[in-house]
Amino acid sequence: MESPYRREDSAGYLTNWTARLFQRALERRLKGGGAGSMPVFFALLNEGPLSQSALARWAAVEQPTMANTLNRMERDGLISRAPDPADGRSAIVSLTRGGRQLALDSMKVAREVNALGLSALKPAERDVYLDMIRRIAAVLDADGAQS
Amino acid sequence: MESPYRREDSAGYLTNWTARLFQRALERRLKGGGAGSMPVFFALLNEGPLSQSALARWAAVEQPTMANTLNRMERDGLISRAPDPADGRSAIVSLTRGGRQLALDSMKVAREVNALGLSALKPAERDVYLDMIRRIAAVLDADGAQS
DNA sequence: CGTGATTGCATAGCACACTATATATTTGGA
DNA sequence: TCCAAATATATAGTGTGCTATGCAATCACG
Repeated sequence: MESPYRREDSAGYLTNWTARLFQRALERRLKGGGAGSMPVFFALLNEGPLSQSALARWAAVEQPTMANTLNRMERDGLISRAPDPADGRSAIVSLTRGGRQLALDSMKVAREVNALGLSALKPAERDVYLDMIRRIAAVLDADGAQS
Repeated sequence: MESPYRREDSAGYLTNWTARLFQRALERRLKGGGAGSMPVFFALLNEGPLSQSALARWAAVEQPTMANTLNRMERDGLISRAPDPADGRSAIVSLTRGGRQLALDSMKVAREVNALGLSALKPAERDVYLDMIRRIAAVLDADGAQS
């Protein structure tokens, strides 16, 4: 019935706002690198050296976004790129020694920030939240995929 | 214990990813303006003309972010700025005729996208999701405020 | 009444995300 | 074998968000 639309009732607005609050809370606590480096840290710690396209898929960002992020991380001495001997188009991305240390520190910080956010929920609710948001993401992702 | 940290278990990552999916779904459907214009549309439709600082508070973004958004919207003919006769520092922002029409259209689109995202949840779950994410936002907002 | 603090806005510079496009290498099939 | 399609990366341009900083107008109070 055409109620005045309130942003506090909009799932999209609330999700965006909360994502920005998560990012700000993270960046206040990070010593170096920004929030965009985190998926790269996770991927390289878990999987070892990867190509740029694999990292983009892992982080669910577009390829130019990942190229840009890796440029910043290379500039800051966190990662290095080596040509792939098996494929002349591809480069293999590795953490430097300093990058690896920062990655380990950043994982701790990320866990703290996630715990802080989820402290708003009762323990039993936390998995419910994660499950719900995963399902929402799946629906929106499918909407974008069938283009 | 040190389980390999998985991004799919990170509340911050999932919230950020879902926010990006909401934004992309919105922008695929919008005729003009971007997602950043939406809170301005909401505020001006609901409250009438407002100052830039009031709009920034309404949208929960910083003042330079709102200045930038309003510059784009002014460039695109969606809003106009008039000097506030009661305060020489302030400008009053209004929707143009075309901006008002686009705002009304955009609200419809926003409702559709919110409904699409929430279609992943059972009807009874939807308010639970909104309630949870509001509580998470409140905790993270308080963390940033006591700086 | 005047001056220091506050408030409103602008600008500069950066991070992170997107689309569109170009280039180079590899792969697959006629 | 050779050429078209697919793949990996780079570049250009834009939107949305942040912090830091500066300036002008207003306010508050001694």
